Amino acid sequence: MSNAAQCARARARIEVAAAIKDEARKQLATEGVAKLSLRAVAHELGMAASALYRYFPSRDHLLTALVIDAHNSLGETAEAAQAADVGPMRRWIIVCETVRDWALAHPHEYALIFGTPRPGNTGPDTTIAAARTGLVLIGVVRDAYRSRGVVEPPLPAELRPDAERMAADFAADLPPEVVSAFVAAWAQLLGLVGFELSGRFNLLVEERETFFRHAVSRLAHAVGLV
Amino acid sequence: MSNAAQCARARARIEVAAAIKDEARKQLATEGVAKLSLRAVAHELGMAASALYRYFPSRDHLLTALVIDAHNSLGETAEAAQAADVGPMRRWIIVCETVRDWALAHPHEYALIFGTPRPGNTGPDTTIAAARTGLVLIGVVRDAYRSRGVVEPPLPAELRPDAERMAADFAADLPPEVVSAFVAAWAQLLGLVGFELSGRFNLLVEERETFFRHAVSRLAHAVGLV
DNA sequence: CTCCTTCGAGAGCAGCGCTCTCTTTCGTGT
DNA sequence: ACACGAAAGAGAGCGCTGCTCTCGAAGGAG
Repeated sequence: MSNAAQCARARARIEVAAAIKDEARKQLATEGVAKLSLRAVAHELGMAASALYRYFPSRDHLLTALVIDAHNSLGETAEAAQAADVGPMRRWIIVCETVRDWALAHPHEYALIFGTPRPGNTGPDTTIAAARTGLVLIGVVRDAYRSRGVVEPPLPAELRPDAERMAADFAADLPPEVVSAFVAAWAQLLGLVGFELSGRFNLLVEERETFFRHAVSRLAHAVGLV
Repeated sequence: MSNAAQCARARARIEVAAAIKDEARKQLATEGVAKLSLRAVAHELGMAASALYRYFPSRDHLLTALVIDAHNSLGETAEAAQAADVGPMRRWIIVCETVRDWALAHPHEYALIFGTPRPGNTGPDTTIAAARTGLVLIGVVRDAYRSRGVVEPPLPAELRPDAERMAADFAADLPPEVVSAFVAAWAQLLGLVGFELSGRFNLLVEERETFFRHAVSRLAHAVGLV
């Protein structure tokens, strides 16, 4: 088979798959994941519903593809924001706000990746993409640590083995105290964003951006940033 | 109409509605909210699917009833735990752990009330029930404040109006600094629980209970508890 | 030019939420 | 005691869903 020809076929395939994902993303953004229907996507693309299964073996596989794309989209945004030429503390806040902004701009996609987990969506591809944004934040902490901008938070003895393993896994140059505190901070950051996205700040907090910035700045202190 | 007779009818109605909710809860616990089907519930109860609509006008109304029940169940559990005769700091941790334990015991119900919000589920009944558990925690903070066990956390000037309004709404006796910090802590607590429930601690944190206790104890400090 | 893989279309299945209609049940006012 | 009317259950059916199967039309590979 000719390489160019095969590339033509493969490219067409990739393009159609991308069009399906785009249309699915559009419906996801407007109606939410529950209302995303393969038939509607196919109809909007002018093709039979059954033809869709040539590209995604099931609705769940399509959703998984959207999950990975969403993780990468958020990750890319965070990576771009991380490049700001300011101190670690301000960069921590900037990246956190970027996560919040992305979530507010793509609420249904955020819910898809950080909301109620869909069973059986724990492939390795998903896991790698999911780590991307967290790695950006830990990069900020690393920079702070290198410039002596971190004081180690307390760590119960019982948590030290876990913390050392985590540090070895993805932040070998950071003290386990910081890595453990970071994981907690990451979970709490998602809690803040999810809270706002769920509308639980309605009638409660008006100045949500300031509230968020203040909260994540205290979170930075909890991780050890000064 | 005779009172006793009417009560008999009304009681039967309530009992059937409760049976429907119980069966729905059972299916919710085993299969998750997506797989909860009115037809299956009706079949399990030996009645026609259409008869179910005499009790709940739609699947969404049934889910809303389950949401309110779940909020009250969690709230009751928290209230019971809150009665422990120990200092505020330990009680804060105990209540937080109770929330976590309830979530681990009823993951799908927890996801139903604190996961991705289902659109149009913001009735006043829901809001009242949803506040119940939070009010338990704020009661702990109140006790701490009364026994001079609280140092006011920092509060940006821009957040003061919000904080004062929140304090006036549900904690008039507490300083706005504490109330504002509490709302953030509540969101972050749900973040920690949601993180564990989503399986994001897998291969990361082994000692989850200790990790959680340490995190919420630091959260208590962030609210001002000493 | 033929073969064989790939792709699209259509019919169809089982399930879903929900509505409508018909029948039965049962408490109530006369 | 009897007829009336509200309430409850049953069943058929509508339009939708994800998904499978089969068949015909392309389009590179030999």
